[in-house]
Amino acid sequence: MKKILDMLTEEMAQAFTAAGYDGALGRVTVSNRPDLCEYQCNGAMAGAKQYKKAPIMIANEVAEQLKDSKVFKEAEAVAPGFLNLKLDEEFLLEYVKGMAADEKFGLDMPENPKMIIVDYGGANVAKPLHVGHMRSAVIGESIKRICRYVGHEVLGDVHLGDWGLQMGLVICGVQERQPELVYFDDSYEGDYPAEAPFTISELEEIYPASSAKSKEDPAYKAKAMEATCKLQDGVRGYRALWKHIMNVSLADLKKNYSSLNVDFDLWKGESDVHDLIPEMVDYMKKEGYAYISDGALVVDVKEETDTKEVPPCMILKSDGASLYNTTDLATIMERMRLYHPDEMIYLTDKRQDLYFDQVFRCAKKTGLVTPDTKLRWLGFGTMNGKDGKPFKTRDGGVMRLETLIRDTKDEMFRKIKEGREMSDEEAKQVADMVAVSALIYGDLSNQAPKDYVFDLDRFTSFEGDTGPYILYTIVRIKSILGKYAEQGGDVAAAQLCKPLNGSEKELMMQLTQFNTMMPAAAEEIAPHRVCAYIYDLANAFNHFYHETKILGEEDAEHKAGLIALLVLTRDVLEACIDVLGFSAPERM
RNA sequence: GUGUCCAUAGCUCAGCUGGAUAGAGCAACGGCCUUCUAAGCCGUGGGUCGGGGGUUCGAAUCCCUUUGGGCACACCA
Repeated sequence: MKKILDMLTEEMAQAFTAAGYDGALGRVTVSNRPDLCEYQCNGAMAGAKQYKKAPIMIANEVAEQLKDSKVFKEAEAVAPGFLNLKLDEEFLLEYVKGMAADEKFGLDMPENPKMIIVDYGGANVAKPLHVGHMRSAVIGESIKRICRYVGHEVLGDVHLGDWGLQMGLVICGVQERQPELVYFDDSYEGDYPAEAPFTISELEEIYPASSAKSKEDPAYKAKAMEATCKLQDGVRGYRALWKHIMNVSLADLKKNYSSLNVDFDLWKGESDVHDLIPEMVDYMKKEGYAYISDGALVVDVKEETDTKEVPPCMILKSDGASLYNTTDLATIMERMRLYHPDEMIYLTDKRQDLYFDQVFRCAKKTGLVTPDTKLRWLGFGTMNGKDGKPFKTRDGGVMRLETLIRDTKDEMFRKIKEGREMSDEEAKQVADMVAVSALIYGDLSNQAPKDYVFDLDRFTSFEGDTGPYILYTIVRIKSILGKYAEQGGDVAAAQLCKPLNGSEKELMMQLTQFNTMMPAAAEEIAPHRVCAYIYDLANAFNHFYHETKILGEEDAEHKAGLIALLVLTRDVLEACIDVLGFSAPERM
């Protein structure tokens, strides 16, 4: 289906042409003065200079052409040259009917769907997730879903940090505690135990302790580096132990991510490209891209148009070891081979701006990707506490993601029991859903690149521009539809009809923005546009709800029309919260 | 120092790529539940869009400048 604004613009362009002006002036936008009109066109003012004519005169001539329009009920020229427009209800009804009949509410699928990989930026194995991980998880999940919704093929890759020094540190930490384990016996030749020698909680203690020790004790650090090398060189016992670390850690990661409805198609990590690195390095050397500078192997990525100093992209450290750049570039190479993506989207915190600039330039320059492969980086801001500084626990420590989620769910459960008659079991279930919506919406409704203030009280307050408000609106709709069915109405058979009052028309017009908003959100990789849209839509609905008796409507045909409008509103809202990554309960 | 991002109501944030009187939500105040979920709706007060120039018929939005802040500037990730 065509976007409604495009249809309005076409109608307007014809009027401009008919009046003897350039049709390109006829761009129609949603009104920013809803008290005056529904849509507007400012083309007369833009064209005033070109035609050396007062804008109001042009506007008048154009308005004259629209007198018999089947699209605009009203087209009024207003000083200094605005064209104020009101939509014909019959036209609007036909448009909304088209939406309702379409699985994706009038959203056209792309002619050439893209293959996109979303890289969530790599949580480290063996370290608990903290609040900072919520952003990449939640934003990435939403981007993945949005891109899928608009018709692209998308793979989400968790891209774990599972291969660096931290693994050596964990291995040494385990050895400190249990030196007798067979993994450390070089002469051992049998099978290794299937059971991990530690639990997740032990693992989470081991890393920080080991990391702290390595900072004080150079000999210990050297040992950890050696362990890292042995692991990477494939020493059996170390690999076996590494597998245990991965399994235990991954189970925990999955649990935490899934409580935020986040899932990955690919559970890849740095370790997966270890074997590709020599090949990539050889290639870069052979083709003359890489050279030695201060002992390190680097690729120049400066460009003539640069206004800043862009340091070369480092491929190998001076000791020959690989680093973040190495695995990221090798990962790009691997992805091109396995999935042939048209686009890769990276999510990390925004401090890595320059780093990704270097890596992307290097990948392009060395031909790891084709020239038309789009590499995008979305840097997100920090989640701060009420004091404006990075979010901490009361005693100043790092807040674990698990704790944050649990606290939010507990608080929500308390509030639900306080204000509703509900069994503990149902209240628990509802609280979990509402809490997740509060967290996700609270994060996504802010523009990703900006820092934002996380305020548990505000996010769980159920008031204003929040996830719970959106859910509440949906639940309200469901409740009415349920009652209609109880009274013998056939919800599925209800047919839309012409809007009778202002808020009903307003709601319909808000619905028509769906197929404009969603592709824009995908193109701009901006989940907050979806949030802004559903907030407007929920407002339009609630306003309509208070003005309109739905079940009390006496005209059966119009009543069915209202029901059909409710169904469409519910479906659009649910499609939107689904791409944001949460869902609504039946009642709350 | 170089580069980059940001600054909008007391607080938290929008502002759809240059349009009319800059919008929401909290917080404050005042209304609305014998009627479809009051986690809602309606209303009131609150602003030199950090400052100063410029471009334009028209600027929160574009350009320059200035102030204040965040961040980054090869062997961490």
